[in-house]
Amino acid sequence: MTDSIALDTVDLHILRLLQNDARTTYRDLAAEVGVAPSTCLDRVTRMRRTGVILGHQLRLDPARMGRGLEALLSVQVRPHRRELIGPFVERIRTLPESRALFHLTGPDDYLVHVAVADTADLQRLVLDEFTSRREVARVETRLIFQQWECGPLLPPSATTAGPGTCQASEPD
Amino acid sequence: MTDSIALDTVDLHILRLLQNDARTTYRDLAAEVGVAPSTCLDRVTRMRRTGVILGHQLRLDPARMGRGLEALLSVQVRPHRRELIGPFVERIRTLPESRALFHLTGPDDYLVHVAVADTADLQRLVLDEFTSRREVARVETRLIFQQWECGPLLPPSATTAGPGTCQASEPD
DNA sequence: TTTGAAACGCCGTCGCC
DNA sequence: GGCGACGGCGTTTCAAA
Repeated sequence: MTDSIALDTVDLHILRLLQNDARTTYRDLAAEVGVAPSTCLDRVTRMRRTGVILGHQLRLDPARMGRGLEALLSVQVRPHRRELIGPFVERIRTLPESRALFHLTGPDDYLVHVAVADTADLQRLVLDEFTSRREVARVETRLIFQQWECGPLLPPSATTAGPGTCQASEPD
Repeated sequence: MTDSIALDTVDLHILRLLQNDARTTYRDLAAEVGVAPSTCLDRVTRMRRTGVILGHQLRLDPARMGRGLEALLSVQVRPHRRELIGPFVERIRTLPESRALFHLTGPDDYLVHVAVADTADLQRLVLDEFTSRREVARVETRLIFQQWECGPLLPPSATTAGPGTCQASEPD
């Protein structure tokens, strides 16, 4: 189900360009990659159908929206049983403050990335939505000073051998 | 510089729709929101210029690209001085395995979200790129069982009072 | 499977309200 | 500031190779 898909040089080149700017036109993609625009459309459509491309997302600035403070909350849920964590996950997911939620190995079961207005807002969130819940045994709050998005996501160089070569041929 | 921008009902409605699918056409946005397409274009252009909208990003499935294992690495850097953390951050940012990097409060200075092929690949990454660095005092590795993207990012309800109302009027 | 070209539909400026 | 229309362009289809 989650098998890795064979991606050739053209696919990877397109992915790298689209990760720089997802609004790049097929016409510009084609000029850059060296194929016809219709071919680019074909490749992108295929990668959407095979699940490599999940979707196009808008990147917003939380600070410009009145959420100038971000934090990571490590949450220990006890007892860690399905009938408790189901509602917990669903509740946390739908909070307007939540940006991402991870279920992790280790002593802290969940990590929640939240964006709030200020420290008072953060305190309210932690008290009202986390520590007040019976199944939440412990919450550890860490503020985010700074964060970086990292380079384009590409397959490992030597992996995914198969019908297509899976490494980039031309650096930027 | 990072003042929150006044966003009215139309802006927020557009943002919610674009966060579902960033490729929604202005024509479809207009039909949904109840204004003219040119008005939608106007609003989006303004939000791009004011920095609310940072850009359009492609969402990919790491598993389909041969990176079926994700992990969070908590890294303690000692001594925590600018001349050491600058190159460290730059190196980690440009690793093909890195997806995101956070500078945090608390005993662990950095959190790195990585995507790798398997546990052997993860071990290689930790040994070669983290514990082998002189300034890295400690690395704690936690695997990601599951992760969730959360709802659309919107301003806090009561905050950002001003010329425009900043709360959503119509639920989906 | 890629391509070139043609038809369609969207974008984005503009003048007007 | 929002609206409607028009010109230009990007997208998408399709038949051929």
